[in-house]
Amino acid sequence: MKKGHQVTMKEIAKKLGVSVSTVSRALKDSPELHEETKRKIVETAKEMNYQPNLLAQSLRISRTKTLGVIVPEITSHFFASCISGIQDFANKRGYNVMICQSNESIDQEIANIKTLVASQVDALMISLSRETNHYEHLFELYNREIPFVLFDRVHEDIPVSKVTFNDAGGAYQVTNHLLETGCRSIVYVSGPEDLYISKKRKEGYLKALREYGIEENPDFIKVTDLTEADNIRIAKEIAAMNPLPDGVFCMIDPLAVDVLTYWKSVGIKVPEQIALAGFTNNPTSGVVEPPLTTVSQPGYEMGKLAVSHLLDQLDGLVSDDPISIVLDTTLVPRKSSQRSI
Amino acid sequence: MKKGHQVTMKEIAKKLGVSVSTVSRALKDSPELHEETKRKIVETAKEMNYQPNLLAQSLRISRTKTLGVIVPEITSHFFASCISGIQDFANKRGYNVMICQSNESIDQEIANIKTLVASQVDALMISLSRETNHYEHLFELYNREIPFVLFDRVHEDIPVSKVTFNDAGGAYQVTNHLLETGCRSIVYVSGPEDLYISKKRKEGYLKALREYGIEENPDFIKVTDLTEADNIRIAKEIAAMNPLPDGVFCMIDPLAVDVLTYWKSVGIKVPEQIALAGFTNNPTSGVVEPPLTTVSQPGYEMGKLAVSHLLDQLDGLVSDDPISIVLDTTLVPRKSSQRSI
DNA sequence: GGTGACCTGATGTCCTTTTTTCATGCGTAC
DNA sequence: GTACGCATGAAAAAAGGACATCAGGTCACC
Repeated sequence: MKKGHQVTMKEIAKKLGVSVSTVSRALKDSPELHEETKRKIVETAKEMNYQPNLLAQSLRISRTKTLGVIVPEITSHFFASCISGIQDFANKRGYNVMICQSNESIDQEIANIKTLVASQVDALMISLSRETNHYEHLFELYNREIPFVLFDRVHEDIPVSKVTFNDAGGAYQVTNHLLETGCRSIVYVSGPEDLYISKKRKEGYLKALREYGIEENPDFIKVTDLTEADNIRIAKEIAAMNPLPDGVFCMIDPLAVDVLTYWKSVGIKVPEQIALAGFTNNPTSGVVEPPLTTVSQPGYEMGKLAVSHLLDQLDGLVSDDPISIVLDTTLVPRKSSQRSI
Repeated sequence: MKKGHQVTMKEIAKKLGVSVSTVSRALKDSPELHEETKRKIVETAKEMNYQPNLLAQSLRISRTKTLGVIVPEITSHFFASCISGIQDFANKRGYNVMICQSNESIDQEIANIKTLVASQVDALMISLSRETNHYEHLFELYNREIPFVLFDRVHEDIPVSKVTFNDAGGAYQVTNHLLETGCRSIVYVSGPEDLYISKKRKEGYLKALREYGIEENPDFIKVTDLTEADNIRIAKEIAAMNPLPDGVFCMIDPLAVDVLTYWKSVGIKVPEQIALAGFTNNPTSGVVEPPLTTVSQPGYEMGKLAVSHLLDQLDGLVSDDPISIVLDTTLVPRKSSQRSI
């Protein structure tokens, strides 16, 4: 399949018998050109459907006006929202966006970075994969002075700007909510422990317990790799606990939904026997039965803030010094935690 | 913020005191170069962390190895799946992907096309916005010989390859299923009537009715603009019908979920009073109460097929003649249509 | 000495944009 | 009337990076 030919300045110049530079000046509306010549050139350009070759332009000014975005997976509603926010606000400022997904693999993440850098993106926005437990590729990026920001799944030691949710705060909110509804033995189901959000949410969970004078119980902290099979394993494990805990806080909604679905299939009643809560407020969470108590994380907002800050830095509107933007979450209490005390 | 400097062939050449072409040949592992020189150059390149500038390369060969994708919205699980499939298989063949969303607006769609074309993407993959009811921008693309394919939301008159689901077939399956479970007065809730999928699914609905000897009843065809408010308006309208219909087929899952949610709030029982079915098999549909009967559309597969065919055309592996790829759907019967006859 | 093999350098191309240089014309001053 | 200077418009050149092609140079062997 051959690609349609693109009209270049050269052709316009040839057609009108002027030099390429004259054409350039005319299109740039330079004052040092005869009005008549200018008019004629602009007209011809339009006639020939001339579109400047952004590639050549970018090569010259060595800016592509393109951002690279790496997310663990696009099909996650949360990341899709982030991308949506990034898109909208990048476009508003004249930037395009190239999106890659790491599929939760660090190798893929590294490969993505390489590709995007080779494509000369002006900057990167990265949310780390689940697997990412070493950070050389990010430090290299930093050393090569390629601007980037981290969002949601960040690593704190890297001296770049980060946009995160107040994950500890959200987990505190939700644990506290469970405590207030009367729960006293609350299980925390964590994702992979290397994950930034796993750690932070655990912090919030423990803090809430401490404030209620409840001692940390290692048996009450479960870890899943977030695959459906492993989530169900945990659901079984909890169902087999004797006595049953009276509350379960799952690190993330899909995990909570898997657990809930399994429990329903074996007749465990939520919230009567166990109160359940998740995190993120996925669209699914509002429609399961019972609707899931969770914490809302506006992904669109996060994308918007992250990209806006990054572009501010690129355009020199704000200092290059790394900052940390922390977004607040909101508790969304629903039926899954509604216990009659 | 200044961008880190990229090592070029020039610098390698300068450092080693050879010419740029020698460096080029060494990196291309050309046989017409002294082994020792080659080794040294490759080594130095690696040392200096040389990365070829894809921009310059693209300018030269006038291929960017980048595809442009336009979807109505990224946050839709279905389109996210398509993108995921496109990504994975484009990457496999050495292509990058630039994604834009039209936000269901034709103006945005036109703007996206313009941006992507200016960025010199090698080809486009487009799923039309809800609003798109004229097609000049697509014909222009065609006339400019810029390769593109349409997927899911297509327009039949454009002579390019299209990848769709057997929408009529899926709607037939689901309507037929409702008929088999005993429904006789079945309402079809359609999206905007310009939409390709609205039309096709209506076709299937009518065909199934015809085969059961049931006459088409215009009162049984409702149209929503797919906003939540309008969906609820339809839900109310159906709830007010006297007698109630015994089955409702909603053109798309989120619509069905909106309807279901409203009905639950006013005490209409599904499936006892009305059997309900959707289309697409969103993740949400499996977890609502009752779980929603629907038709599964593998978006990942669609993305994969669409991008593979497009790249086959680009690479000259298959003819440029437009073809139509139609994917089959699978009925997913769930409780929402389970009536005791 | 001539021819071929082998290696390497220079040049041009892709396209746009910016800078420099050149040419023309007009006006003023000698 | 001629010469010089200045203003203006337009062409030429360069830069940006990769790479193909052509041309040149060196060595060895016949």
